[in-house]
Amino acid sequence: MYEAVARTDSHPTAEWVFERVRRSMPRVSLGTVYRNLQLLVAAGRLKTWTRGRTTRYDADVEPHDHFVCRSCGLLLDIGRASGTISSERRLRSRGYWIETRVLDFIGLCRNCRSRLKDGR
Amino acid sequence: MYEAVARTDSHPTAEWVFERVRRSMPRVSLGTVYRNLQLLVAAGRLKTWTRGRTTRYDADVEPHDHFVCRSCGLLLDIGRASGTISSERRLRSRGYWIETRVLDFIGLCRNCRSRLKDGR
DNA sequence: TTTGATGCAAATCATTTGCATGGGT
DNA sequence: ACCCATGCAAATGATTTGCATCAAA
Repeated sequence: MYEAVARTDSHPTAEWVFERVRRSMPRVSLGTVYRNLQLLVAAGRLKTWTRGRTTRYDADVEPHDHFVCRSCGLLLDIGRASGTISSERRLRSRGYWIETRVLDFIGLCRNCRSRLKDGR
Repeated sequence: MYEAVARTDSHPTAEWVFERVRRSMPRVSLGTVYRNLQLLVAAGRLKTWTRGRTTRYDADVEPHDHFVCRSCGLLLDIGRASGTISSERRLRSRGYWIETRVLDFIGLCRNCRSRLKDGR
């Protein structure tokens, strides 16, 4: 189950994992998939990424940011280059305790960009 | 309805707006609240912010980031100071077209931080 | 025999939708 | 008369849960 997520870079949804796992275990139920994904997250082996209604699972548990293509849904991991962002420093100095950040760039990937040459 | 969202800095949920609006219009339905919030978003007068199951509405439609307190749920607007983040430049140079970003800092606000002096 | 993991189906929860209605123009 | 915004209640979609059961220790 963990393998199913780790073996792809597509950041699959629970549904996708379900279909995938079903191939080798035709009797699994969706409930079990959800339960086990949850366990893996709690165990720190997976992370979730959420935008709007969709939750996707990521086997890369190191802190990192993402790029999302709003057309095809591509979700790309981006390493954390510069540790801090200026507004982060400002918040800390104002007494806020920052534990994580979520940074998503949203736009069009190369393919979709050229595919949709016109507006849109 | 727009007023209900604009008059507070709490970034209310649809449910909250419903309760609030109900005071002056006791017969409004939740459906109408959702419908009108949607219209306001489409008209560019409101923006939505989502994390997990909760969607909250924001009357500040200028691009800005957020700080979220994971304990009390405080959602704080943060102005966009430095326009670009280094990873953004890198993405652009690799051919990605970036239209927006979502940046949330997650942690504890001042109150919760001192209130939960111990671990947690 | 005890225990935990599972399938299954019903329950949640937030949000959306279809439809009949009632006011306003 | 005509339309559109509304109330209401049922539908949705993703996720969660309760419960009886099965398999392994």
